Amino acid sequence: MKDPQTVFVEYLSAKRRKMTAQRQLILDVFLAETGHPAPEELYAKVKKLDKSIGQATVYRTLKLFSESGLAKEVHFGDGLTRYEPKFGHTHHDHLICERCGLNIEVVDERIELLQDELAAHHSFTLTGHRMYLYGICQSCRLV
Amino acid sequence: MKDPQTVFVEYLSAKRRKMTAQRQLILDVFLAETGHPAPEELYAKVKKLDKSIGQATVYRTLKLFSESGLAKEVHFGDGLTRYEPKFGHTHHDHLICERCGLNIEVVDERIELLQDELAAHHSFTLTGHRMYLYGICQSCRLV
DNA sequence: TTCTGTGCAAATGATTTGCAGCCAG
DNA sequence: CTGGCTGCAAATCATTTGCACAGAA
Repeated sequence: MKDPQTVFVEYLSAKRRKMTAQRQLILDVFLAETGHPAPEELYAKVKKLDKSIGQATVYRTLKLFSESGLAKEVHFGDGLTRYEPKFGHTHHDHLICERCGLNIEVVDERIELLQDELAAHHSFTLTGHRMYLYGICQSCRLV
Repeated sequence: MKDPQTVFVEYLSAKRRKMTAQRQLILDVFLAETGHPAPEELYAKVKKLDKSIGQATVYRTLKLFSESGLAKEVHFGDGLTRYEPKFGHTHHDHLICERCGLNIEVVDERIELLQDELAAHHSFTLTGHRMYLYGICQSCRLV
């Protein structure tokens, strides 16, 4: 599998868009992320490395990541659009604690299979899915 | 099971909030909905019946529906908060066509069971979940 | 009477866009 | 060179809030 750097550069050149220092910087910061960062968070981190960067550039670049397949937009329920790194990460769903915000990435192959089956039953060709399980985690329950 | 009218009135009185003509009107319109209306859509319909109503009232009232358990907030991916009527409708998930927006309500008991199991495995007490399956519906595929 | 509710308009917060200059290809 | 990119600020869009008045309990 190609590394994200290559994927992005190839995506850009295929679309006759350009690689720039800003995009490179945002990409580096994004690839170092472990969670599901929102544009503001990334903007804050990127700004520490390059004071002159504008937040519109961060928004625009994240959208490029999404188009190029490096990231996926997710919505956890606060009003923010978060970007989930897709590279290296295999598909997963989310188990979210409603009290403390703890977010565990989960996958259950049996569920995945049933989802395909369910879609097929309605004559849909599945392109993707999102599943969010909400609850209270163990430590919050004990408080 | 109590009818939604009663549920709402009881919720209000329990919280020492008041039933008003505006809330009643918005409730009537909302109960007549079949889909997953966004505030703007409801505002438009309500406005036809009462020109003087303000959109802030619609937003505030929808939030009350959500608190009282009559509705559930859902996010389909456009930037809108939609309200899904909960009364009469049993729980369901969504199968959404990415081309035409067709939205089929689906439920698969086996998936529901596996979700509980998955949560339990991570020591979570589930309070709810949302599952969105995205794909292309049959008619769009044939075009 | 006493709060809560309402319409209106202004405020907010996230995201987008217009524009003049900058820079990668 | 030249069209895509950038920072900035202004513009949008959905949603929220402040306020003075209206109306339910």
